[in-house]
Amino acid sequence: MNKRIMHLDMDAFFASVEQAVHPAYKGKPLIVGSRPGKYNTVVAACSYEAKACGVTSGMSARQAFRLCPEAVFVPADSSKYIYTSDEILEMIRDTCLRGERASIDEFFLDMSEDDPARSLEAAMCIKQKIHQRFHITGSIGIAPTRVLAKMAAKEKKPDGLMILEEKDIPGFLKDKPVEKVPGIGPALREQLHLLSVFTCGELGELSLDFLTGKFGKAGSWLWGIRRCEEPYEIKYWDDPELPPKSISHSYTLEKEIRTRALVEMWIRLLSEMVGYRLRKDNLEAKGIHLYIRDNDIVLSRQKSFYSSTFDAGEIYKRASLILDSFRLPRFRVKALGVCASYLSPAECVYLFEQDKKRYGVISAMDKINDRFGDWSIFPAVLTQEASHRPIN
DNA sequence: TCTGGGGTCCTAGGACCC
DNA sequence: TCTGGGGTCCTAGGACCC
Repeated sequence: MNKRIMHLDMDAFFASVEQAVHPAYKGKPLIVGSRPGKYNTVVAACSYEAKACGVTSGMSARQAFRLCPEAVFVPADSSKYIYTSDEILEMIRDTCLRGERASIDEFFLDMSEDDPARSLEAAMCIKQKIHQRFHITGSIGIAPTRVLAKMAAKEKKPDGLMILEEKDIPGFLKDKPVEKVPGIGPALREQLHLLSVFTCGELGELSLDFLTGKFGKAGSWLWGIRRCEEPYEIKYWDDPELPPKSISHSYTLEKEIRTRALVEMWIRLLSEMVGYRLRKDNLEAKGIHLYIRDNDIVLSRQKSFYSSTFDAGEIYKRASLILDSFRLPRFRVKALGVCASYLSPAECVYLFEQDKKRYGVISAMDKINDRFGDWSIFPAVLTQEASHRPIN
């Protein structure tokens, strides 16, 4: 039996929340930037008034202002969006037993147990409740798979509702460009175009053997789109959330830095941020990944170590070892990032007495930062960076 | 004038062991 | 001393998502 999956996709989420909180922005083109400052940033979200000028998310803010000079700019304020997302989750989780939050502004609900009429009623009820509570809108798609439900929700944005019955699917997909399928990005699109496959209708004509021969695992996924085959079960709301697989922080600098000392200080700062997040989540990491970019090249290397750690000083030491292994002839760094991977629950095993003392200091610093705000206290080595540290 | 930040998953190739 | 095959782990890097 086919499933019935509902996808709730909030419309221009960050921008809509800002417009709801600041009514003065309503009806105006609004750009939410990924970080403060109009430049050297990209559009995290924009209102439908800005979209009308051609602004899209992911675009550089500079380009957005060329297209829409009158737009209002606000930096993203993630706490507001997380709060709203959490509240929406609470509102919808009674609708059915199985459901998942797919991202901050997207939810999947498995409505297979309900008949179509009840699913429609539930969808309308969810839209209405969200609008009443937050004065923002979401679009809903209902279809036999997640990918089709997502496409259905996109189809009628904003404030839309679309139900795709199995009989409607060939017609819905027939002329749809392949890149409209979530999961088909620029690389897959290009490869499909080389095979003269431009629409989902054309894609649906290809055999499973042909597609797996060309694309491997991705081939069987492509084949399953039109056939409503998706080897995935929506989890129960109450299933425990999976721990993250990696925690990273990266930063693009306003100006290139050209000395090893400065590069190291930035790595130290990013290591502090990663360590703090690890400790907050009660995790420790065995793998450290460092990446560095100048205007021409990206260097990226990952290494796994014998022991796990959540100590920023240790993360920094390990990242520095990787930096050494790059054997850079010169330092010209425009962006850099530190990532912790191979995560496991923190065990806090102290081999030496000085480790115990050190972890006591770290824990005290975390408590101060928790209470008085992030970065109320930080290692002295970072004083130079603290004045222009990245703000999330 | 390009291109921020935080993630996940997949694949390919090399090293190593049996 | 040379050779084959299979399995697993690690690392680099690509692709994609919001």
